[in-house]
Amino acid sequence: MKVQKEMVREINEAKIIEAAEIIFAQFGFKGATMDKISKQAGLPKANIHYYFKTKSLLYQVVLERILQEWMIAAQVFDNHQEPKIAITQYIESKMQFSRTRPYASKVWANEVMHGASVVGKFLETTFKTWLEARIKVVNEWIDSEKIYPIDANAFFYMIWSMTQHYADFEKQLEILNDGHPFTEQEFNNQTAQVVNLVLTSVGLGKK
Amino acid sequence: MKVQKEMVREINEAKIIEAAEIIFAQFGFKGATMDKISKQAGLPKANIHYYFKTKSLLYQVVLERILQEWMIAAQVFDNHQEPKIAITQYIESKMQFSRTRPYASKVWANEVMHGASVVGKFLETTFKTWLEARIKVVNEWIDSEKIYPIDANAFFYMIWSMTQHYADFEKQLEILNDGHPFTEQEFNNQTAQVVNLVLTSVGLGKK
DNA sequence: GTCTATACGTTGATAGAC
DNA sequence: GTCTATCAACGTATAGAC
Repeated sequence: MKVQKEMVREINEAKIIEAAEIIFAQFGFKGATMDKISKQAGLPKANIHYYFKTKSLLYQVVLERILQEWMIAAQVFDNHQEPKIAITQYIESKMQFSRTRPYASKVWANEVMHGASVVGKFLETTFKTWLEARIKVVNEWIDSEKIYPIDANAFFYMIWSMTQHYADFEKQLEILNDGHPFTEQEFNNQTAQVVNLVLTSVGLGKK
Repeated sequence: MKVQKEMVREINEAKIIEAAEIIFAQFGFKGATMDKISKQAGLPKANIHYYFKTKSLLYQVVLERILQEWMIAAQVFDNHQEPKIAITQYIESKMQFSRTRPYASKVWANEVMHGASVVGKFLETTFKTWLEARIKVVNEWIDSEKIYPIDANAFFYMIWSMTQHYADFEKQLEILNDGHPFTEQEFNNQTAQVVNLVLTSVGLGKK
């Protein structure tokens, strides 16, 4: 019996976290209400409070899940030594994240825009450490003249901004795309454009 | 006497709009309270309601001001026929906007991320028209082989995302920049990096 | 035009029956 | 573990004195 109860808990917590991510993404932290989240999750409001004591705590848990996924996507950068492959796969992985997890990206953007008071610590520690190591790699590519000399920090900022733009500004892109969201093909084309722009800019373009 | 009253109105409205922009940027629409705005403006809360009947109306006015400024910044693109100069100046102008008006950029990002329910109409009309005309210009550059063939839409999306990133993700960049905001010099360097990345990617790089 | 006091709605959180 | 009823806090908006 105990096992079954634990399973109920796991299932419900997962349901709630997923629902919360959607609502936080659409309305921001303040704009999201426990009532909206409960309806999105298909559970009574009181149950949300039963599983997550407070709204702030639920928000933190949602962010933690996003951080984990980000770190996993980040690992792709280390899969290959060859700059062209590493950069291509990293961009494609980030674009895929924007495509499949737009809500996660928006929650993140919201959190950072409003001061990063919850994820600030993570940025200062784990994230900064990750970035510094990758910057070393990029600088080695520059030293061995595999790519053009660039500011490695700016290089990453630009990849992040371009790829996340497709999630965070989804609605704007949809409107400019004659009112309909990108098809799979259109999105793949946009991905190719980002890859091409970045590769060309560091001297790894096609011809 | 009537003139003086009108001046009082103008001055106070300006004060309130400016304050509201800051608060909306920092807390989002829901998170912003009339109380916070009034304190930021240095006026009693009731006066905010006297000048702007509702919070929604104030929000709309704040967004309208931002739209106006955007269109002005957009004009820079038409100042020169030569692609290298036009692109460079457009990027620099957008970066300057991010630098001097980060709150405006954040309010915009927030609005679009949460569904663009207020600025949607503007995007569908004025903005889309502006973009289509500029895309024609870029495609002419491609046809006359002045720049590499690229997807003109994606080209603009990338410029917007990279430049706005410096406003919207200010806090993240600050943390990664050893905890302090970009100095004037550092920001100018980032601007140069963006310009260089874009120019190089379309075949207008230095050498 | 300014400001205090307040009405009214919404929302986060809990109590307590099942 | 589920759910209804309810409370307390907060926030928008207004009334009405100055």
